[in-house]
Amino acid sequence: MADRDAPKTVNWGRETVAKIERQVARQPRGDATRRSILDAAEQVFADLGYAAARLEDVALSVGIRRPSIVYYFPNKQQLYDEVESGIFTAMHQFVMERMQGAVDPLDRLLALLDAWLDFLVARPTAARIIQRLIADLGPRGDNPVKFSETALRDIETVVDAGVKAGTFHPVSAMHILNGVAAGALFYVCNAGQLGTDRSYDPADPEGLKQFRTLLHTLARAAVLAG
Amino acid sequence: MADRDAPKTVNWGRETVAKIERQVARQPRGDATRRSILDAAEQVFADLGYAAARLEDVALSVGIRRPSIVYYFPNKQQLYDEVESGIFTAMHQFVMERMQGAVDPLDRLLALLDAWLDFLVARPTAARIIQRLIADLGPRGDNPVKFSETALRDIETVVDAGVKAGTFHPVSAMHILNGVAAGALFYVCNAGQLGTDRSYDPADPEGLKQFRTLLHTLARAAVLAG
DNA sequence: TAATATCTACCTTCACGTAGGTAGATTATC
DNA sequence: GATAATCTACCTACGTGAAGGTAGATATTA
Repeated sequence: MADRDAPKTVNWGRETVAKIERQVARQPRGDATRRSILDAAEQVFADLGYAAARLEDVALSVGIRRPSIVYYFPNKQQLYDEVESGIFTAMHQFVMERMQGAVDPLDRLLALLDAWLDFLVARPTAARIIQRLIADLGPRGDNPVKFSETALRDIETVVDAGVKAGTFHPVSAMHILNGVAAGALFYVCNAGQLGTDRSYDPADPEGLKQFRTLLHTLARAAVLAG
Repeated sequence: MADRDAPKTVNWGRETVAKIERQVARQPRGDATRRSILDAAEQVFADLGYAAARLEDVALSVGIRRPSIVYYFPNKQQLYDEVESGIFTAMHQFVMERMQGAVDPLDRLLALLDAWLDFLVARPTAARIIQRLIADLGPRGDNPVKFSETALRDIETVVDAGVKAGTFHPVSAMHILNGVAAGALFYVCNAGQLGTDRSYDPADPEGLKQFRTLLHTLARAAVLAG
């Protein structure tokens, strides 16, 4: 037992060091593969969820063998964590860019909602991963960053400012998140859920425009009325 | 090979017949166990999702051994299917009861939303299972009934009637589902998602009342305005 | 020729499904 | 109303396959 654990620990140590070094100075070819793995993984995790997702599928989709994934990501959990945090940061950054320039609280809120909607429509895999995330009880693995927390912070800065300025009726950011922002997620996730006759393409300009208008109406009603 | 398959088939045949008979006239003790298994399974499936859920956990929670579950449910999938369809029918029935008496389209819509909210608050495991369901692409297993389809039908009867009567602005039931009804689900699922400081109890009367008011406001805005 | 990148082959674990057994309750038979 | 036959509601033990992880060999590129 002990003589089998010992070399393992040493190997792990070496491997970890090697990987950390690689993260600092990586070669272009490997970098592209790494990105491909992340993209493929996002698709698979979105389709099946963490537990049902198989690394085999990810590898197949990239066009490599499964153990090659381990070369870039020590294990399934860390691959998932990186997919997830990649989504968070991309979404947050996208929101920040979209809110640039808007100063009026309502304009800022609508810009925020538009940004979410557009982001999720353009990246439906992200929508489904977030959807699953919200069904979970706590954070997955050792990744302490939760989506709703990040999202709530973004919305809070906007809503609280509006309330403080007197433009908005006193309303909690949490309620806006649950009542209004949730709609953007559902709009994307539900697209294929209805029977084939009722299915719709969330990216279809006409439908998207309609739903955006509704979201705006809801947002206005939420912050301007009681 | 053949001499081993033959008795197996016969045994399966007998067992299947016995199970069908049992469904007609089941013993009280077994009935209680069956219910316990369904309840425990709903909890586990809600917490972990289908793939990560282990029958071992379900059995442990009931206080029996895993193979005893197979005595009542032929396999994991069918156990899940029964949990899921149980939720659908209970929710649908609850909605129908709550809408009894209401005749005005808006009253009926608000009663529907209230019913959803109350049902999900009282049964958060159902909320999380539905939440996961919506993240999936198609239906799970061979169960062709999808939640969103059932839910949409309920909402369609109400919304379409209101539109036809001229009480409602022309609006698609799907948009009401995505924009407004989604809020009830999020309200329940998001309760434990925010940091410990921001977590809330969805069943807390004060918070629930506030959120219900918001939902009503949103519903009104959606169907009365554009 | 050294590092980077990818492979083949193997090990281990884990969870489902299946076979077969048994104590106690229930029903049939004398 | 005793006893034999059967059924119910569990159990233990095992087989099996799938998936993740690991070791070490091999190809590629600078």
